Amino acid sequence: MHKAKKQSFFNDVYEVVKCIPAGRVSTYGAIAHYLGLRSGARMVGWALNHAVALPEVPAHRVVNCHGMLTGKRHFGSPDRMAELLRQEGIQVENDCVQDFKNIFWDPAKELNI
DNA sequence: TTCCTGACTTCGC
DNA sequence: AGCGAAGCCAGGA
Repeated sequence: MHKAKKQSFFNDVYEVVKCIPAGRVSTYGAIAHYLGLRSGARMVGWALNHAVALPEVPAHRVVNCHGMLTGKRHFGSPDRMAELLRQEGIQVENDCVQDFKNIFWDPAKELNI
């Protein structure tokens, strides 16, 4: 594997995440699947770990397949992620996105690039 | 190099 | 329906 490929993977993840509209959320698995990885969900999370420093990448809009805020502990403050989501009109209760199925944003369906 | 870990998902019981 | 175990890929020790 070459660095260029990894870099491309990072960039692809960022591009997809940047396309997530405010008020909607996506999942690691959906993004990984969209990028062609079989089970690269963990890699997406790993890539987003480097994206917290990038203000243009709304990493807080990415949750796990159950709509839970598993990445909240990487946002500096434990409740930072939930607050960011609430500011966008998303209801968060007990680290879990409410009405997740309804606000779920699937790049494979709603994005065509 | 081998082993362990992690912002995950899926299958089996 | 809910929980535990296995599978997955990349990086760090």
